[in-house]
Order: sequence, then C-alpha cells, then structure tokens
Amino acid sequence: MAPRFELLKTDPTGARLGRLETPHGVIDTPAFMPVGTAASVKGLTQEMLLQLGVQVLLANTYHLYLRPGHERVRRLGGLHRFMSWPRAILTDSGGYQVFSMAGLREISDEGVRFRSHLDGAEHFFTPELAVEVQWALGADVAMVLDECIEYPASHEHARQAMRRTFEWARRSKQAFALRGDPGRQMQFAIVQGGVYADLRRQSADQMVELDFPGYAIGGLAVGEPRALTLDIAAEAAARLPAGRPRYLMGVGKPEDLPDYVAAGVDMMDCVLPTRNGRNGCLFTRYGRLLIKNAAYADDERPIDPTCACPVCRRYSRAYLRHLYLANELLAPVLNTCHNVYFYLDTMRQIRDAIRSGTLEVFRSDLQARHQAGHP
RNA sequence: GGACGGGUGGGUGAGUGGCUAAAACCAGCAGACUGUAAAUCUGCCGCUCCUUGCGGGCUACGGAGGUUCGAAUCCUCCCCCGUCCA
Repeated sequence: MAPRFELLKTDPTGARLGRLETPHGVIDTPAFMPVGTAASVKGLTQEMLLQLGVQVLLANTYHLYLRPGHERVRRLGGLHRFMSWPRAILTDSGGYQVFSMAGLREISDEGVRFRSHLDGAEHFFTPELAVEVQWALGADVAMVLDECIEYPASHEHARQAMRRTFEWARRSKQAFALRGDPGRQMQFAIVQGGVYADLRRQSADQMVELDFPGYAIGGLAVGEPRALTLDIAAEAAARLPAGRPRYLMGVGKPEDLPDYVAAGVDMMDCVLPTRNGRNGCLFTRYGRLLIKNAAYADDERPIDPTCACPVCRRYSRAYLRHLYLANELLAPVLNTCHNVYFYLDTMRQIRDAIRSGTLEVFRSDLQARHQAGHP
C-alpha cells in the first residue's frame, strides 16, 4: 500500500505541512479534529460541520460499542452512512475510557473489564475487540487500544502501562492484518510512557519497530503542567518517522496549538471547543470570553470583531449571554459553532504560516495578543 | 361578623426553644473544563469592619409587646393573605 501521507514541507521550527488521504477525503495537516464521541459533535449538525470546513472528526469506539452497538452500525451501512458524514472519521479505541472511567474498570494484560456507565453491565474490552468494532464502524483511522494513565504516576506504573500498550499494539496489528483490506482503514499506534522521556523514547521506538501507517502520542493533557506536555510530546515526536502522520491526542488550548505543531505534531483533537462552548466559554484571538459575565449584558459587539464565523457575523455578546442565561438550546449550538470555527481557523492560519515560513511570527503575535487580553 | 390555615433572606420553601445569618432548590455573581460518564462541576450569595479568620460588630423570620439565661420557634394584641360558614 502506497503511503497516503504526503509531507509537503517542514518548517525550521519543526512544524510540518502535509496531507493525509483517506477513503473519505483529504485531511490537510496540521489538522484539528472536533470530537464527536457518540457519533455527534455535540451541538452541531453535520451540515454545519461541513460548512465550517471540518475534514475529519473523532468518534469513540467504546461509546458506540455500548450504544447503539457496532453491529447495528455495520448493518446500517457503517458509521459514515449512519451519521450522514461524508468526510473522514477517526475512532478512538476506548483507551481514554481506561483513564476517565477508572472507577468502572479493571485492567489486565488480557484487556479491560468495564462496567457500563449506562446500565452497569460488564463488558470485556480487548485490543482485538477494539479492532473489530472499529472495523465494523468503518472508521478511516482506527486507533489501537492503549492504557492511558493518570498524572501523576510513578515511573514504574508508567513503564507497566507502556509495556502493556506495546503488547496490545502488537496484538492489534495482528488482528488488523486478518481483516485483509488495509486500503479501507488505517491503523495508528499510540505512544505511552507517562511524563518520562526515557519511556516515551522507548515506547516510540517500539511502536515504530512494529511499523504503523501513523502514530499517536497519548496519555498527555491529563493534568500535568503544559510545559511538560509540550516537552514530552516533542520528545516522542522526534522519534517518529518523518513520513508518517503524528497525532497528539487530546490537546489543547487554542493558544498552545502552534507550539504542538512546532513540536512536529500533525493532528490534534480536543473536547475544549465543544465542551467549553456548551459551558459558555468562548475562545477568541485575545483569550477566553465567558459569555455569562455581567459585563456583556449590554454589549452589542460580536464575540470577536475579527472573527468571520457565522455566529460573529450575526449575533451580539448581549444576545448570546441572554441565550446562555435563559438556558436556550441555541446557546450551546452557537457557542460551539464559534469555538469549532475558531479552532479550525487557527489551524488554517498555522498551515498558511508554515507555507509562508512565518510560523514564528504567528506564534509571537498570538502570545502578545493573549498577554494583552481583550481590547 | 365567625371558624380554620398561613405570613421566613431576590423567588419558591424547610425549620416549632439553644448546634440558626437560618436547609434545599431557583435566580444572581465569579471561576473551572484538554483522545467527553460533562447542556457539567466548584465557590460566593443580609450589611459592615479589619491584623481576612472555623474573626469582630450590626441587622433579620408581618408589626408591637411579653415569657425565658436564650425566641423564626412559646404567650398577648394588632396588621395582612387564603379557604369555608354567616
């Protein structure tokens, strides 16, 4: 299979410009992927996502396995058809749920025993099952099951999780090979190792040895200081082959995105634009804006006067504040729309900056704006 | 005119002698949120003072007075509101 990732340019900062081909269209990288855990980016319709220019979104293997069930999705023609999404989908494996549902699961080398948060039923998740589910869903990019650990964690604990994640990656690759149609789906490995640089290097080397079409860096942004996130991400990224896409999982704040890109990351995803939008936190070039603040009660300006999104073109802060306080359904919709646009637009600007060799300028401008705050 | 029931902090509404500046919820104010168990969660929410502390002072449960070491809670009178009987 010919490599589908094309590296167009590498910036002196380490930032990369590229494109990833999938059965459902091209992903221009560096890319931001909105999170649609349950086959829905909360608050937005697929039509809105298309209009915003989303090229790829995330869905979650574990959640869709529980509900509506991967076999049902398969019968209904696969996830793209089921949710009427024509572009690319990357499914997370359920490894994050190992972390986030720590109270509801028991982990062993064989796999993870989950107690469903929906009905309490037990489910045994294995690397092989994660492959099977993602195959049934028909994701363009499938992630291997990994063990995402908490922060802080001891070196020994991180080493164990790294070891297990490697073993699972090996099994995942084997299970994936049995499917026999690598043109339909790409499988990405996940580097673990906590915040320990030696483990990260080791984990990356191991995964590269197994040879995957793409590599993710997982287990970060789980509570550690941001500088550490960046250091470890860069440490891991540096070990990964230049010709393969690199996906930093679960990041980040908008002002940090260019830093991750400069660390050599090609893909990112994060719930911040969607979740924070629902919670009234709007991202702008000048930093966060909490729309419920009394200061905006009579403010006729848009969220961000320099933003070209459908929300900023039409609605005032005063109105958006009213919607939020009144608990109107439009509030999360409009807030999420703005935030997702903002993330995508930031990535667009980052790609432009790499192309024109001005990423450093972009970064310092961004930093200056954030320090200055809202005008 | 009579018989019951009721008047509590911005709202609804607990609380029947001290642990009560007074539950809970709502509203309001502020903050958090990083591969989504999140349209969620946290803090503040009578006034005031400062050496910001499980700190001091003041005011407060319709009104006035009383009983008591101590009252939103008990007693008396009055004023409102609701229901029913005349």
